[in-house]
Amino acid sequence: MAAEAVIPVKRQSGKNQAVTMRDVAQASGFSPATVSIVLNNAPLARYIAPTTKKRIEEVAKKLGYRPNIMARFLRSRRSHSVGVMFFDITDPFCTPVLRGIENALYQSSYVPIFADAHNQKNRFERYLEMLLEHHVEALIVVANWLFVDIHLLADLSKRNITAATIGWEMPGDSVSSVMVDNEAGGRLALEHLHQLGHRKIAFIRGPKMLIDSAPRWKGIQKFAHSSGLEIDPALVLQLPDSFDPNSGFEGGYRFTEELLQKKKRFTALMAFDDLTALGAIRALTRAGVKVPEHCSVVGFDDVPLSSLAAPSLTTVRQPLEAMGNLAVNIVMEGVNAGLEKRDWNISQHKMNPELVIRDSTRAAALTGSDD
Amino acid sequence: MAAEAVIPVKRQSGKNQAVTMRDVAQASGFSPATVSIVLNNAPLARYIAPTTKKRIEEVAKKLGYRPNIMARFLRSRRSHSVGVMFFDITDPFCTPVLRGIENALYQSSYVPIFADAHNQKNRFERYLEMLLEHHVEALIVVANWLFVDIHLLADLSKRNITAATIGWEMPGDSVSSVMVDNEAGGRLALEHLHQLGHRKIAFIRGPKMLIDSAPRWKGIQKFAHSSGLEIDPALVLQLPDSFDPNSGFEGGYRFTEELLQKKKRFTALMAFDDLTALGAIRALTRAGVKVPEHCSVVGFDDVPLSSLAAPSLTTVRQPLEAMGNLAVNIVMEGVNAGLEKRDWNISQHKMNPELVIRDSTRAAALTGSDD
DNA sequence: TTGTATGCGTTATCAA
DNA sequence: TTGATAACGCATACAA
Repeated sequence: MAAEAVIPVKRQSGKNQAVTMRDVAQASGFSPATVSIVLNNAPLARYIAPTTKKRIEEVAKKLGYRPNIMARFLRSRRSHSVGVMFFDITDPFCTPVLRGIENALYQSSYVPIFADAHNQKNRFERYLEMLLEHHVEALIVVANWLFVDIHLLADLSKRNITAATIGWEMPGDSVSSVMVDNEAGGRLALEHLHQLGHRKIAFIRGPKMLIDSAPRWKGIQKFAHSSGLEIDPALVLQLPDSFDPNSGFEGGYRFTEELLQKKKRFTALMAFDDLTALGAIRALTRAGVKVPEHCSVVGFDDVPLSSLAAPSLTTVRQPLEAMGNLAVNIVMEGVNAGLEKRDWNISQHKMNPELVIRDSTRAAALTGSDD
Repeated sequence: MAAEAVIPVKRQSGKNQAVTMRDVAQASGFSPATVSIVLNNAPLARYIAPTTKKRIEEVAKKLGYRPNIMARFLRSRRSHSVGVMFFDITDPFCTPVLRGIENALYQSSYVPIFADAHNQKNRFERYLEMLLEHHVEALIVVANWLFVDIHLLADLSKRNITAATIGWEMPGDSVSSVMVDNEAGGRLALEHLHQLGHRKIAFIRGPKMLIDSAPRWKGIQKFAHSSGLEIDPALVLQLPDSFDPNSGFEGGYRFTEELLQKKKRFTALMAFDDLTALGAIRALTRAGVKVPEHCSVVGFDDVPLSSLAAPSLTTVRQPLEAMGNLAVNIVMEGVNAGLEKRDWNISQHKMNPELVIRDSTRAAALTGSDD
């Protein structure tokens, strides 16, 4: 595998001669100080003659001057970069979040430094080190479970680095966070099944390790209680803890097989997340139970592949891109506050989920009518 | 949608007091120069007394000294960062590549600066600008089509920045590249169908815009020719050019509908890539044609969702992670060569694809036996 | 074997 | 309205 044909081609070499501010100063006939003031549009730029400004800007453009962020940092302490740490980019959950973060950062001319912890604590810490060395102005952590000690925090706030987490919140209230309202989401999903007339519903709960699991289940229980729906404990399973974000598929598959073996009838299945749901659908299909004809299935997250699945998946959407966006806004607020020596507020956000109805659910009245 | 509950919490403030090399010097009783030499293990470190070394290292660790990459850059011209530019991270193709790049970079203690062009030329150029401002030591571009002018190159090599592309190669031979051997891949897929006994095969070719399309088709034609397989032009369609990486699904769906309307029988369908294949499968299923019972379908790429699809997809795997890895090795070689003022070779690599047989294909002899 | 001095490209303070 | 100069943190040539 991956043997390869190499076609060596030609040689390279060259000189690295970036044009500096001094070059612009010399070429324009002004001093570096003036050039700096003009090009940064500093407060003092108010007092610079318009003709001077114009001249300097022209020369800068003609020479192709680019500010040297590194040198600038030495004085201004601004790196124009933000650390973006994923616990595992392999999780399909992450891509839209990354897109949201990247896009928001781009608007502010900030650059994301990408880090992926591969779910390993030591890798997380090493990356944290590297990000600090690169003097990121802020840190965004995308995770859905916890291995991070509180003390890492101390390090961050000591260095005045604003942080925000997505998909997970620090115990206590020491770091800003953005999460979906899991309880509302759980409720939404069950409500949908209930409205479709389903009464015998199986559940595959999330692993204890994940912070999402408990509130989602709480939303389910609350709705069940308020609507008089009975949850049969024999139809409730809980996924084991695992570090592999794609293990949900496998888990959904196995647990659904298990549910089927119990010979307890259910007309709908609510999975912890989309991958679990997909695994469940495969198990059902293999067992000759058609989705949604014989059994409805609902997921959670609305990861990109959910709309592509067969059947396409009814699910509870997390506004992933918007969450990435919001996290950036939060840390940028912190950055700006720091710059202006203001205090600012840490905040914990719960975004509203949204039910997306697709092909994997249908009315209970129709269930079984096809066979 | 996305209305939200905000829970403001408490306030923050703090002082940013990083410990510098001078601090270490003072605390250890040596000069900054000695400290620098020891901590960087510079050539002169050979002459430093072991006790001195030990003392300095201890103090550095105790104080939590972290080198300031920015300041270091000013002298050494090394930023320890690499620009990683994606044309569209939304393409499922990209995630494993990113993982491969990140992992290789991590081994070398380099940090990836992430950029996503959203398929827009101006965004690409703006990001290029930003990456240059951040003085990345190298650039990796992940793309499968071209909107980049050759002159951007000039800018890079003028600044002595090594570059490599993944999934696409510059016209001419001015930049290193890593691609899959598309021709071999096309051949592999068709060979598989042929071995299964399929003779009436439909094809959905890739858009002209994509560099992969032509060689894949060439591989198909060559195999067909050498094996005596006849390709019915009425069963060959070509996807239109599009900037949306996920449009393949839609295209696969529509074109398969079209193929079905022709009432020309085919027992297998070969799609340009996995997304196209998934779209095709949906169309077939909707039309009552079961996959693989009535029709086999094969894709290309082996993106992460292909194994999760229903049925799981037989496809030609690109070693995406390995490709990311290799690209890093290539640019690192360039970086090191630059450092040592050696010349180095630009190289163009073709990785071997691999057939992954899953549930969407089966022997033609069995085709149709289920209904 | 270790220390001093200098400069990398910017920005900010002060002076002119 | 603009210019000279110092300082940011580090690495190196040279001196000791």
